[in-house]
Amino acid sequence: MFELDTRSRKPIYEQLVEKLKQLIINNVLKEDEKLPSVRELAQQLTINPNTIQKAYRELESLGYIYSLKGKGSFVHPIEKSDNVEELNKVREELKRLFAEAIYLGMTEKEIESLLHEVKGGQKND
Amino acid sequence: MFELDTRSRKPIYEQLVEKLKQLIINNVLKEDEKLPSVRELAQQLTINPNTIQKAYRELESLGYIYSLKGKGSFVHPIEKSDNVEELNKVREELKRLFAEAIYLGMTEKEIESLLHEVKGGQKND
Amino acid sequence: MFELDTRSRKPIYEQLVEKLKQLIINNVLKEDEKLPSVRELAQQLTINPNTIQKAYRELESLGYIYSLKGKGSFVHPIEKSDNVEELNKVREELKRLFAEAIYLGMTEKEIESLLHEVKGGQKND
Amino acid sequence: MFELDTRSRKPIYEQLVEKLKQLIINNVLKEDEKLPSVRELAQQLTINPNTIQKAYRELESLGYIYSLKGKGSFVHPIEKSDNVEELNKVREELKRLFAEAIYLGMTEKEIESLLHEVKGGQKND
DNA sequence: GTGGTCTAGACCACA
DNA sequence: GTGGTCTAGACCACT
Repeated sequence: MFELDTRSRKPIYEQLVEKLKQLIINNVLKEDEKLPSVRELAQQLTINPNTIQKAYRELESLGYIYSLKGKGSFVHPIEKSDNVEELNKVREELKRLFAEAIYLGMTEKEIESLLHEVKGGQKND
Repeated sequence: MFELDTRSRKPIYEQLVEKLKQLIINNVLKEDEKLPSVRELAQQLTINPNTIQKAYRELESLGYIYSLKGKGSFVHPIEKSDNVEELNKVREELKRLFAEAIYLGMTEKEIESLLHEVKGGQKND
Repeated sequence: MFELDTRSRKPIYEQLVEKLKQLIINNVLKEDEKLPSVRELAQQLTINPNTIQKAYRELESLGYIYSLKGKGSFVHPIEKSDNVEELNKVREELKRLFAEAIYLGMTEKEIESLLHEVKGGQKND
Repeated sequence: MFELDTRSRKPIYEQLVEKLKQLIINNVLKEDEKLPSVRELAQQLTINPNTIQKAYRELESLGYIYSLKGKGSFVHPIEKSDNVEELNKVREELKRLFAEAIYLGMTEKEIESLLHEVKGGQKND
């Protein structure tokens, strides 16, 4: 399910956060769907449960999931999160990337077509 | 010349790389222009020369500058670099960010207007 | 009657306590009015009766309701309760919150207008 | 320096977060002042360093402190944080508390005088 | 010496 | 069974 690079300088839990974010964003994990339990995922990835916890915690504070004692962790429906801070981060990063892309020779058209491509592929059901 | 945030959790050398990249991208540092020497910049920013060195090395491997032994570091003319690797990285990152932005509620229009804004501000010689 | 957020990390019984407190505070549940029976409410909210029980016990110890064996639970008339303990708690919490609000940049005016807003909305019979 | 209740249902790290928040809000710990190191505080409180870490992490993500590898943790200057999420939380809690205070018999005047008292005592140097 | 990550293993609260 | 907390102890990266 995941490919984690235990040798990377990037902490495992951050890699996990990224991967899970992608799954949520791309609607592979749907609203209110249950994520694998901490222990389950830990065993599956042969990683310490605490590390999974840390990732889940981070995802919760970022507004991507919610966790219930005794029940599990679930994908947070977007409408309710309305995450201003995350949005600002994304805006800044977009500006930085646009400048870089243009510098490297990409045209506005190319960038826009990339956007449409992504937009089309996004599963919105 | 620079504003380095010694408070940021980001390593200083990474901040330097980013700042210098920005200067090159925005054409403040022009093609083949000489960058400040390591020692000079180190003194100016009251930072360890090793840190500057590390940043320059990083920029070189990214294709933004080239170094000549005993002469210094210079801005890499973009036509000559034609950095396919970097371009692919940027494309992938753009796709990732677009998906995230859309997920967080940004519309295509918003994203495009952000692009035009950046494009407009870019200094193209 | 209630909207309980089963997704919230807050225990359900605590949510119940809060909601019932609100109803009492806003005079929706009047002095000496009978609260729904534990079983009744449990069925209505499809929640374990023990959870309701726990909430009622909490409300009783906070001085908001009183229970009569075999008869049910009732709203405690406020004049009779004269809950000094609760008042002191609230005063302390207000002081803490005021300091925090000011620290985060709220002005006295903002805070006061928030107070008037709440005061206006309060149903005082 | 701190009084921690290891028996409380409230996690130690949360108690720590609260205490440190208070110290920062009340300007006992000033802008950019260094907090005790993780290990130092751990030893002082006879608590595991990981628990302190967790508290510091939380404080960082709340915008109250910033941490630098190899240097330490420091109080985040307020102007830069501009913490929207925290502010919204505080506003909601204020509304809740105001309603409760009024119900328990406090007058607007009392509440306002409490506010002025706090405002006056806040150290703004 | 500092913060940060990770593991192993125990225990608690909630359902 | 679930998430959550805590400890003990090891190791890493950055100053």
